[in-house]
Amino acid sequence: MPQAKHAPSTPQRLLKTARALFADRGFYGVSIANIADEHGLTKQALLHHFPSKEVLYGQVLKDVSEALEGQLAAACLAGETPRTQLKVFFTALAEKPDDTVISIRLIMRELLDNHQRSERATTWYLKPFLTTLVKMVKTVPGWSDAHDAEVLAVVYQLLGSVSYYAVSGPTLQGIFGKSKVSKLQTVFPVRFEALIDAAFDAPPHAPSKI
Amino acid sequence: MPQAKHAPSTPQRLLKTARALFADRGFYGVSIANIADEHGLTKQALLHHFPSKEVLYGQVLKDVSEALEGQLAAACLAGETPRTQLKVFFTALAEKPDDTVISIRLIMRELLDNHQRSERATTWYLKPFLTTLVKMVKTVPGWSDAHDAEVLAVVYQLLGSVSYYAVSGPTLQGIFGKSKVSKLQTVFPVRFEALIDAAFDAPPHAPSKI
DNA sequence: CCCGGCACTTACCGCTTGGTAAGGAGATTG
DNA sequence: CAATCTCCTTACCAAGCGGTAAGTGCCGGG
Repeated sequence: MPQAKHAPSTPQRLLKTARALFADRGFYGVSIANIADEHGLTKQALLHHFPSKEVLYGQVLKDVSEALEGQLAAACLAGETPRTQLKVFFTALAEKPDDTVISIRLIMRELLDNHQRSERATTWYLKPFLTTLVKMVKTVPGWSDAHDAEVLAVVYQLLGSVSYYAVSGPTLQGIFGKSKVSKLQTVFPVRFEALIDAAFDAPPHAPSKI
Repeated sequence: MPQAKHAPSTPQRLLKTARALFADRGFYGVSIANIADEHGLTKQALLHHFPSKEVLYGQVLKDVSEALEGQLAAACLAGETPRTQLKVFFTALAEKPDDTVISIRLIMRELLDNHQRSERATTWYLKPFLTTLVKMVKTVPGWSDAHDAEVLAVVYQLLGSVSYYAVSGPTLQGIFGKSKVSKLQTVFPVRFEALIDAAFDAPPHAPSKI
C-alpha cells in the first residue's frame, strides 16, 4: 500500500530535492549524499530506491520534460487560437514560478552537457517536449507548411529569450541592483509578448526583410 | 623574458584548455589534473602558475568577458549606425565560430551557477561586458532615455536567443537529425536579424501593443 | 508465532579530488 | 663556482566520491 494522499513517498521526496539541487549545482556539483542528507537519510538509502546516480538524474530530466509537456497542454486549453496558446505558454514561463525556473535551469544544463555526451547519448529527454512544441507552432496560421528548421529557429528564439531571463535574476541583481531588476520583472513580459508576435509575423519560407 | 612571439607561455596554454574544458563540463566536471594532463603536466605544475582552481576559473571568466568586450568594440568599428553595430555583434555570435561558442557556454554556466553563489559573490565577471552592452543600446536612436530595465530586457532577449541557438547544436541534431540542423544554420541568422530589428523597433517606455 | 520483504543502517572499498611539502634540473647572475 | 630563481617533479594528505556487502528493525500475512 502506498502512502496516504498528501504524504509523498520517499522516492518522490528524493526526486524533488534532487531536481532542485541538480538545477542549482549541476550533475557533478551534487553528490547523492547531499541529496539524501536533505532528508536525514544516508546515501545508501537513496541507492536503495535508485540504482545509480545517473538513473536518478535521468528520472529528474524525464519528470521535467513531462511537466513542460503538461504546461504546454494546459496552455492549449487556456488559449483560443494557436498563437495565443503559445503566448500563454511562453509568458507563463516568463512569470517564472519557482518550479518553472528549476525546469529551465535543468534544461539549460542539459543543453550544455549534451555537447560532450551527444555521441554516446541514447535517450533525449527533451525530445517529446520539443517535438510537441514544434507541432504546435505548425498549427499557427501561415506556419503549417513551414520547414522544421524554420520552426526550430522560432522556438529557440523564444525559448532562449525567456530562459536567459528566468535564469539571470541573481547575476543582474548583483550587477545592476535590486530596484532595476524588479522593474525588469514588469518590463520583460510586455516586451516578450511583443517579441512573440514579431517572431510569428515574420513569415516562414520567405526570408524576411527589415 | 617571456616566450618568443608565437609560442604561448605555459600559463596561457593552460588557460586555453581550461576555458575549453570548463565550457564543456563545468567547474565541478573538470579537475585541475584533467587540465594539466592535456599538456603532459602534473596538476602541481598548474598549481605553480595558479594558486587554486577557483582563481584559475576566475581568470578564465575574466578573459571571456574581455574577449566579448573586444568583439563589441570591433562591431562598433564595423557598423555605421548604432543599430547596425549591434546587429554586427549579435549576428557574429549567431555564426558561432568555435571560440565564441566556448564563451557563450561559459557565460551560460556562470548565469546558472550564480544562483547559488549570488550572495557571497564579490566579483561579477560579466559586469564590464554587460554594462558596455547596455551603454551601446542607449546610443540607438530613440533609446537614449530608456530605463536600464528596458534596455536589459532587450539585451537579454537577444543574448538568450543567440546563446540557446549556439549551444543547442548537439541536442537538436540528436533529436531532429543532421539535415534539419544544417538547414537551421542558414535559417536562424536571417530570422534572428529580423528579431533584432523587431526588438529595437518596439519603442521603450511606451509598452508596445501587437 | 514466525517468516519474508521493505526501508534503512553501518562498514567498507577503491578511486579521485584540491592542496601542501619538499626537492630537483637547468638556466641566469654575482 | 656558488647562489638563486623559475618550472616542474614525486610523495603525500585528508576528504569526498559512487557503489557494494551485510546486516538491523519493523511490519503485514500465513
